[in-house]
Amino acid sequence: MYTEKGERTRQHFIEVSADLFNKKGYAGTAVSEILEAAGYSKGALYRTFTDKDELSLEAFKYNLGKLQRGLVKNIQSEKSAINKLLAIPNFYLNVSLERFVPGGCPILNTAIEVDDTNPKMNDVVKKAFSNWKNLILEIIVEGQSNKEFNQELNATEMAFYIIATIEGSIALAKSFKDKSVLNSNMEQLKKHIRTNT
Amino acid sequence: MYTEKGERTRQHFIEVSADLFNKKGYAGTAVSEILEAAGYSKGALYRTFTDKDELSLEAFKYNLGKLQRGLVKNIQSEKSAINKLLAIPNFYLNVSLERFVPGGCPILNTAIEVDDTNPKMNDVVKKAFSNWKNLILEIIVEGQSNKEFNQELNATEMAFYIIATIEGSIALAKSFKDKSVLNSNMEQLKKHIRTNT
DNA sequence: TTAAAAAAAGACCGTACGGTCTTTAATATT
DNA sequence: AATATTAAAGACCGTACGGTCTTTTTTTAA
Repeated sequence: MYTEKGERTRQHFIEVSADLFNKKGYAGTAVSEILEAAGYSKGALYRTFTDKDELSLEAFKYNLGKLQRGLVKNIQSEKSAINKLLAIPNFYLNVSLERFVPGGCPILNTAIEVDDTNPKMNDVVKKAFSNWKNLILEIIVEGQSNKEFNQELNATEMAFYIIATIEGSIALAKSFKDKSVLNSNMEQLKKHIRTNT
Repeated sequence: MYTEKGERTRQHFIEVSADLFNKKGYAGTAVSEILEAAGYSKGALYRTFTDKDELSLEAFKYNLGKLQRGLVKNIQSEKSAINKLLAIPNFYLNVSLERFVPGGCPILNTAIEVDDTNPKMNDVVKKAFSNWKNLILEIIVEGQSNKEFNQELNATEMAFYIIATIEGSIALAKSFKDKSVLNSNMEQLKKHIRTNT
């Protein structure tokens, strides 16, 4: 099919379009823009991608992977369950969001765009949210068997609450272009986590 | 310029497009779709709207107004500051979101679409968020002069936290098409409000 | 009832879109 | 070095987009 060179070009398209898609949306990003940003012509793009949808999906996966690796790395550097849990808001507190995914959280961005129009893409988004929820779930369950956490705590509910608050905070901070909103919300979320685990 | 009939048609376009825009996005909604849904032709639309952007703005304002009126009504039926504050998550807990704004929260939906591409529309979104923040702010300040609330509480930070958590929760619930996520998050938010005011 | 004004229709226009296909250039393979 | 294969270019295509403009219909005023 194709060799290393072709693979590199394909990857380049994914990385370049991932940035554009996350900033401007899938419908809002024209193929011509991607070509220009990537420095290639149509022949190069459509040789390895069947259509814009395939590229959209790969770009989403790329953004998601980058985010997940950053988050997991932050969690794994902690030992206690409570510190692992707090590592999640801390990730958004410390690390520049722009470095990881310029344009905001790709899961939320994609969710908003596709939830009423694109069932296939929405399934991918749901899976991304679910994986994140499970990541948090495992930490909480670990903390409960440790006797570190309250046994009565509903782990799933807490997981979704953490995710929702983070997502909303990123969106708000992006709209105001003011990171301090994100910071103070993450501090409050940490307080909520501490007093409810 | 134009009479009651023209005004009614104009309003009809706003209401019909408000629904479509909030579900499919501004870029994702074609003028032809709006015409079909409204049951009019181009002549009717472009007689009173200069372009799609003007309609987008009016549609956003329409959705926003509907939401605000519902929320304010819910708040005003309470007397104490704490109950007024809790009336906000309660609004999303009790009332069917679909009845007010099908397609999710128009502020968040618009924020996500425009934050990196449309400065003018983002300003409108920022104003909407700010107004909401101020609404919450006034309740908290009232509660603080009442001695109902803790004097040390940072009202602005609490306001943004409430907004962010609500927005994230709506988005999550929409993606999963499961209202229970929204419900349990609103309950947790109420707990957070109670223990931090 | 007729003249004026307002409302709506829809043919039309230029453009930009996603996608195809043939041609050319670069790179492996022998 | 010759040949086969892969990569990339870009002309081309049909379509759908937002928007304009003239014409027709409906409503209002005299």
